[in-house]
Amino acid sequence: MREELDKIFESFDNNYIFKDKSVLQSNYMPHEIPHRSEQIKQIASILAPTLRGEKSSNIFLYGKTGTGKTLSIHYVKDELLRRVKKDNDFQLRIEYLNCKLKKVSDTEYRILAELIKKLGQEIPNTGLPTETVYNKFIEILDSEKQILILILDEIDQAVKKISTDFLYNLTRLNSELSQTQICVVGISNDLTFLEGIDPRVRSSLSEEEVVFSPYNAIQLQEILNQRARDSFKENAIAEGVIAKCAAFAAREHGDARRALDLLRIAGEIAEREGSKKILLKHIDESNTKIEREKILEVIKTEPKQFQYVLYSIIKLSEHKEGPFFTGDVYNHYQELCIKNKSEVLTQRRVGDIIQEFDMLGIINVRVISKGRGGRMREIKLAISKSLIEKSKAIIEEVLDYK
DNA sequence: GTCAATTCACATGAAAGAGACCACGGTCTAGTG
DNA sequence: CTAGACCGTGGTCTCTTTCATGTGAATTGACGA
Repeated sequence: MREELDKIFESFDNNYIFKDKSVLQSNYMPHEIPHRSEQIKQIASILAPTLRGEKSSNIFLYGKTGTGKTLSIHYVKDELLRRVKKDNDFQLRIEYLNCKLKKVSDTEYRILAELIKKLGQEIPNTGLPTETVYNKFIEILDSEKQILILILDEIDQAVKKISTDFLYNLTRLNSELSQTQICVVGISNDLTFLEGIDPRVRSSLSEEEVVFSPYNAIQLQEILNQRARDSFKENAIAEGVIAKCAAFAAREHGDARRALDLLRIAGEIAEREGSKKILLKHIDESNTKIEREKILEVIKTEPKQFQYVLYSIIKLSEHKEGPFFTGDVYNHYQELCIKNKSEVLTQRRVGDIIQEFDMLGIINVRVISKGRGGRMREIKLAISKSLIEKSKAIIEEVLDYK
């Protein structure tokens, strides 16, 4: 045992690959952000008045995941904070909040609670009327003269779950504050997000808009090269590896984060193998590994009822050729629950669960109509055979089911 | 043969209930002077 | 007399159920040629 461990640690010790892995991690802040100078300039010029203590326009940032929105706004934020003068009679605060994080999740209450926490006060997770929390928030803000730039990342996620009232309140906040001024920076992945929103809110929230277009493969390559220089040792990357990474990510609507993950995981795989270089095959492995881990993690942490449903889907796909439908799944699910003496959810609920699996990318779902035969979802598993086996094993283990 | 009505098997929405968690404020108890 | 223990009330959260309404096309059936 010890010898094996020796081997492991030894190989880790003299690794040929990494110089500084953190450069590839998603929270790393590079000194330069390639291909985003336009957007950064735009944002900076909009927010510049805050340095003089004036309110700036609200901004809305659009762009798909991994197009550098978050990075850019953080960059501007740091630069602003660096330049703010100490002897001003106001304070400039910039708070960033990702609305999609689990703990923030999807209620107005939680978002406010999180904001209050950022401002340095505690609020219980539950138990208070929302209005109290609101008042407290306002009170804290107004306690001193300050300019607050509120960056709300993935705001579309939040609004989808909460009503748009939240945004409305947000835009109206300024009128309730006497000393403090707020400006909101909304970030959204969904390009059509503002369409379904009350025009009044829309116009006040998106006084300015900045669009982040996806990176193309060449730009991705440059980004990867830049990061790779700092994170890997010399000659640690084989020919064509970067290009392949970029190509993979470009296929996924130019997601730079994904490209970086790909490269990092590939590096880790190569390191573990004791390879001196990252080779093309490591990228492939990395790609499947990322998919795999993501899905398996989801499956593992899903609640019981979800697992029953997924298990039914897997079983059905084994026994049956071709697609199957909501009703099939529900019947199988019912039997499964009865067999396991578990309570049975209604069809309504199971339908929602199926839809959630679709959102997670584990299954593919299409609503079809069979004329008089009714209208239902056509369900297909969207993961590879080996992954299905693995998932099945996990569920059987969790459910203690043979 | 044609066209509108019907019908199936769910989808999709809205509202509300159950059970868990929690803060707040009032009341009770025990320890202190 | 006061600090801390202990309750009751009222609030939020998540997961579900209930009730209601919507939906796309195969099928039916009336109608006219």
